[in-house]
Amino acid sequence: MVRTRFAPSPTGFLHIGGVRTALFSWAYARHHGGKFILRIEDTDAARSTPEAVQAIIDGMDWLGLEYDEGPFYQMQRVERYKAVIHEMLENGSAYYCYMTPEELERLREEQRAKGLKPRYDGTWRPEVGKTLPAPPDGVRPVVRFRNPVDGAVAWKDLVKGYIEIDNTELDDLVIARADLTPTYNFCVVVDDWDMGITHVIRGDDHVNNTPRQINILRALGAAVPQYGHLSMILGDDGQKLSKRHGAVSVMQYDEKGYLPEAVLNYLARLGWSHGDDEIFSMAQFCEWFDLGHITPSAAQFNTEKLNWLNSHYIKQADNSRLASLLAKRFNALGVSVSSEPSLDAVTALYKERVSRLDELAEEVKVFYTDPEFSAELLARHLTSEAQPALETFIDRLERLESWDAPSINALLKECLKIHNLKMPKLAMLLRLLLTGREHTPSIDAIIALFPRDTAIKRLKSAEDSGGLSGG
RNA sequence: GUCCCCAUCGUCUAGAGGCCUAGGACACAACCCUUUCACGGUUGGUACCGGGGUUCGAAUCCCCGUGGGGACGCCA
Repeated sequence: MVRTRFAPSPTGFLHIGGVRTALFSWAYARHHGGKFILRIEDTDAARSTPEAVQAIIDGMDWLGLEYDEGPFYQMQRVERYKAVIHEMLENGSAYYCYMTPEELERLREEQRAKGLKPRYDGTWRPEVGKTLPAPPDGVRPVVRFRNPVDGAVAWKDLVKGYIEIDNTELDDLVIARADLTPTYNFCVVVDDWDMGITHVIRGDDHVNNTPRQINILRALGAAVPQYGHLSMILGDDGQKLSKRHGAVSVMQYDEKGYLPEAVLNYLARLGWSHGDDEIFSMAQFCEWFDLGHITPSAAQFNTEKLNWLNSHYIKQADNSRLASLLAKRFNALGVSVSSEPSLDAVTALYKERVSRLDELAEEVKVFYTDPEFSAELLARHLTSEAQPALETFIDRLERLESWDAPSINALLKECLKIHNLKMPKLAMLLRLLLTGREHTPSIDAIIALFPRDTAIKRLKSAEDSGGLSGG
């Protein structure tokens, strides 16, 4: 049984890199009919917040990345960690270290100065035949893991292939702080063990932690899971994403008007491929996703492509779904939506033209609020030849028998013929008067959407502004 | 500094020694469609980091170099 997990630390929002890791982990479990577990790594009490926990859960929720177990909180498992540490102290795979942070810092300085990799020198590490210094007064010790000194740790990384790291590169890491709280690398190991994790799929930045974790796992006599390290996602500008540069909460994609399926599809394709397939459902993705075609190199985020995918999914989406999403936006904007035209109908006409919901809302808004446009713009389209055509059009529109696009279109052509005009001459003017914009879907469809009195009222607004009657 | 990882169009990628005069997608350009703008359709340009090997044959395998990234916490 495959068991994977997503283990974020709740120290900020859930960003796109985290989501991608979660997605791959989730998909791998789904592909193999296994379990996907959510674990909150909140042992850093100072930086973890309940808001961040909620943000993670909200993000997973929005995307539909359902977890089968959890969320588990590490802070609720400290008794277990302490028990394991106690055992390790007993059996000699861990020991107390009385070196103070200041001493440690000094040691690291010296090593760096010599061009060495900074690491703990094993002062307090017990060895056969070695006499340990006497524990100093007033220093509360940390607990260190007794890392093997010989040989190497190797694993076949699911995405990067064979990786081997010499044990001499590793030092005895702290597994419990002076205040007795366990540290990250240790909690991960105990959790992955206890939760029966078979495949650890996580970010690239953990490759260096892997040999340490494997060593602890072995000291514990626990099974070593398989590891797959995903390369990082770079920002649109090729720079590393960070809180102060480019990284945003996944929920901001919702606010911007991206559909979750678009974000998911985009992310799935970032660092993974299935031949030339670009557009696919999550069901399809889970069926395909086997960890086999993951790109080991970092991938740059490309908003343009996300936009393209989003526009695709908007076109695919049900009008009613889009309409209710739109209604929520209008609500937040304080725009009241009248019953005519229905949001469904307007959405149907406009969804082909936008790539985000915020754009859609912006376009559609004109049906529910009075259009605004400049006098210059009006002057440009309210030409002396268009003016009489407009009058004829309004006059006949008021008496038009059936209020639908084909009839309106016929009327439009009739007026053009009478006044010997080309379509754009009149259509552009109507567009502007009705929507305040020069670019809209075809004008007959637009007019048909409006209630007749609203359409007439807006078309007559040219008179009010003084253009038609000539004063 | 030390260790680890990575390297195909601007971007995401296909490519597991011959199918590659390197394919797809986004973006870009041109044309078509057209009632404006989009959508859609057609076409086009642009890439195997460099150098050595191995091989009849290398984008693919090996080595070196270069460039980029990551890690080196009583953070996660």
